[in-house]
Amino acid sequence: MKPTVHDIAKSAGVSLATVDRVLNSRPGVRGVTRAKVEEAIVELGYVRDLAAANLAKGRTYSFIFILPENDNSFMIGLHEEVRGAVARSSAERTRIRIIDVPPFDPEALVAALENVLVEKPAGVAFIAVDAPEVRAIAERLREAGIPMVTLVSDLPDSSRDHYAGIDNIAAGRTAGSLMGRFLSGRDATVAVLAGSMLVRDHRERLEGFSAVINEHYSNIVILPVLEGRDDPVLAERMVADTLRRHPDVAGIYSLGGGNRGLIRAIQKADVKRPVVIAHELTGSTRSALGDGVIDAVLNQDAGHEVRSAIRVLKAKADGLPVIAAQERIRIDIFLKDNLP
Amino acid sequence: MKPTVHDIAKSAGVSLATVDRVLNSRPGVRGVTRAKVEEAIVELGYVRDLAAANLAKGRTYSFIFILPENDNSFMIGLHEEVRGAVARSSAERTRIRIIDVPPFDPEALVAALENVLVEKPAGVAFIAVDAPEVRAIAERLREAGIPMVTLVSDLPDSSRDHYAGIDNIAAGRTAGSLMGRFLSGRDATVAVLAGSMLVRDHRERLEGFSAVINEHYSNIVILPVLEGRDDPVLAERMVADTLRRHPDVAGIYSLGGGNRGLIRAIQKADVKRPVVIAHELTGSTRSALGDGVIDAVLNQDAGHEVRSAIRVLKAKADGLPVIAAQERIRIDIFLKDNLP
DNA sequence: CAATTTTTGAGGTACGTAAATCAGAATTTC
DNA sequence: GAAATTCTGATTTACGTACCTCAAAAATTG
Repeated sequence: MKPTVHDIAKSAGVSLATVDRVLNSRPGVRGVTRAKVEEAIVELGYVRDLAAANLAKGRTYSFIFILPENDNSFMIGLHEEVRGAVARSSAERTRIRIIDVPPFDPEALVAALENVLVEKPAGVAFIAVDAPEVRAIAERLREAGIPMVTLVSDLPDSSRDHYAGIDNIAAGRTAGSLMGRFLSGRDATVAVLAGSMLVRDHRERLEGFSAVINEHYSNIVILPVLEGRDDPVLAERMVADTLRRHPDVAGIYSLGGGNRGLIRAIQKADVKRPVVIAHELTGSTRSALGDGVIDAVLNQDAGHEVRSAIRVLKAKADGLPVIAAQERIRIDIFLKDNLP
Repeated sequence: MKPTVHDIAKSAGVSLATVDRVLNSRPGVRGVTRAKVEEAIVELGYVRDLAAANLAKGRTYSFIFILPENDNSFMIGLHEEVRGAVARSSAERTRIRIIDVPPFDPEALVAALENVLVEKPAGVAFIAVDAPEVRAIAERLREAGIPMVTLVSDLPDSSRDHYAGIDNIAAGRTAGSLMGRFLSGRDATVAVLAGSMLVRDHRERLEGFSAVINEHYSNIVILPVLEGRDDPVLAERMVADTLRRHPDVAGIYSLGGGNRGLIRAIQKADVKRPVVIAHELTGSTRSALGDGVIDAVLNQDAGHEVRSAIRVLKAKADGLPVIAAQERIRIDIFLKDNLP
């Protein structure tokens, strides 16, 4: 039978009240007595029954998710997943509030986080914008003891407790590796379509991609990066333009958004189909995979990221350890033949 | 505020006892009254507080995991993961017992399941052996109302509630697709190393692999399957033999165990390195990936499978729905450049 | 309509913990 | 050594549900 507070009280020869004081680090216990109780806790291997504790406290974890009001498929999907979690949250003693902010806007994010500082929720998750002022407010949140998880885009070397997202350097390396293999040793020119080099995840993907190409596939030349601002129209124009000027382009790595434009540009262009590797499995990339326009899609599962963020926030709020292996977000690789 | 049983009683104009009778389908409630209560439940959107209910019941979920006493790395890892879950289980109101059985032995599995039928745990997970007698006992377990999850290897068209494992046909297709791309259109001969064609997952992987090769890569010839019985020594001999007799082998798909033998055979052979795709990320496949002996590893995460199985068993035991997207076990694709 | 059966209400205890009060004991301070 | 202060114990209530008992009310039966 699992030991309870009563067993500890008996074993330590103290009253229930004292055990409670020790357990919840309330004042009014002498050092010796505290030691006695702590010894009994270790001795009996007591672990607090969280369910009972939460019941007694009438506790509900209240979390805040700060999400950019982005209109690309991935962010829409992410929103959806968070809303799904909100719907399930009442059953899990959790209340999740969503705050929408303009995308790529450090000030807006900081303002939202200031707000969090006032509300003092049990935890906060946000998609980091890599800026010093964001780091600063993160530090203040940490001082206030509010658990923090970055989602999708990280804020390294900051006070965040956890990052729920993929390793973008590894993703870029994987893309590079696949590109190299798919092009199978031929001399080739490869174009890279990004959203913006101001965004950390895009920078990191490019970094990983370039590293692998330079290390292992010196026969491949990477053209200057096209910054399509995740905009399908702009992306289409840029890709079409590139294909016109470099009809020998044998591969395209699309590491950001705007894939609809990319796909259209390739379909319209009068060239041999290049090897195309893109990110995020959406309706358009999925059908492009099926049609053979895209050869591989690297994906991060927004649902996993959201659920992982919530699990981690809960654990942090309870001071519990996190199962690292469970929370590592994977880079899914989809080919035509393993679409789910 | 979340509605409680008290709110329902008040709203339906009945006593707490009656609400309790309805909720726990105890006898002694007239149809009209029951309807009134049920209406109030829907109206207020009442959901039973599982934590409080379990506390009141003093309930602990007791699950049984039936695992084969296999000595390959994957099964050893799986065992480890289950033991990890056992260690954490006390904190989660869960008690997990492991029953070891000889591998690939339908009778032993049936005997273990008979035992389960007697013990009546809250759920059981097992690695299916695809045999009629296993289906029969599964049916009896279902009749006894014991939730059942198959792990790693499925028992399709049976009474199991859920399968916690990868889609092996899709895995085979993925391997076929990668093989085709990596061989990049050349005429080529490919060897396949399996454990045993008697095991369902191996059959399915081969099926998927062959299908993609035949559909899309008609320039590739697949040699007759080598059945290495997941034994490194036997596998090494068979692969070495094949490489001697077919020096033109350009690719090898290893869809089962015995990869240590495969790796040794390739390293010793005096041929051009073939494209090698293998399953399960273990110490040896990992270093072979690093050394360039293996080109891609398809992996299923045993930890995910075990945790998913437990989550599903818990949900089934509570009659709760399962988040399908969360429980889909992914096929991880590892290349040299995205090793975790 | 009386006797019987079924349904319902009222109330309590329990699960394991949190949090509070109040009285009494031990310790410290002057 | 008395007063003030700090600890500690005993006890209670609460969280939301389960499960039990006993009595009262209602419905059904003859």
